[in-house]
Amino acid sequence: MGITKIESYSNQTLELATVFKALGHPARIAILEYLAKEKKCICGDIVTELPLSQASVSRHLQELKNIGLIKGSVSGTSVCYCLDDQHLSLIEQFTKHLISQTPSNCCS
Amino acid sequence: MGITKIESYSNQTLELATVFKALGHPARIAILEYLAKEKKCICGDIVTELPLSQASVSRHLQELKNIGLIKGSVSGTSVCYCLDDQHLSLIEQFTKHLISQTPSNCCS
DNA sequence: TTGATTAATCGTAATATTGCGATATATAAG
DNA sequence: CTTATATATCGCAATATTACGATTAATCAA
Repeated sequence: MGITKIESYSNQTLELATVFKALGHPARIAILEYLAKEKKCICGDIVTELPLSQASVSRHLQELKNIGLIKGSVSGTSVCYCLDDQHLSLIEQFTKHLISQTPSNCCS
Repeated sequence: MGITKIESYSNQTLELATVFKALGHPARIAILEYLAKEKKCICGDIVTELPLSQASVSRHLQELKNIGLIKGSVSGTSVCYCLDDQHLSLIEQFTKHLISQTPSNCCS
């Protein structure tokens, strides 16, 4: 890459971009969809569910966790993951805002 | 990268990931925020607004346009861009769904 | 036609992401 | 202690993204 001038953007812009970026991979979307489907917290079943190695799944899980899209708690030898909506309302509000500001008869 | 097994994911998952990915960069978020702020369609002012070269801005604009987050129309020597909410409701629904499925007392 | 303006594209270099096997860590069972 | 199970991390290789200067293409004005 060149140099991303992070300091030039507002914190809100950076936070949004970070969360969106974390959502920008099909494996991570699939993980979130799976966690949404299984009401109870599921752990290593995700590895079985996805077409990826255990190592790769673990990396995706860590990424989602670091950003605050999922939570994980250890119980015995396994780890229980579930959704964490910490940043989701931010995204919902952002998209809502964009939709409300979209002109209907412009650049058509 | 290794090999992303695109064919293993559903079309919906892939579409979501693609749109999120396009939103996963502060420059592109800033572009969308700017277009939301300026009701009228603005063109190369975006270059002035962002801490990036004209070439880089153009690339970001193309990316947003390809995915359907903005529209652009040529008028004279300049190009007029504006928001296109084609995929935004998909994102809003997805995040809404995740929020509704997030357990409140899990992995805490 | 010539020159100015605007935006897209090319080519290249720097950096980030992704995936996997191998390994490390941690808990539980025997 | 030893073994089995579950998960995280390391190290590497392959690939993707990003940025920029330079160039191209297109339109407008004179």
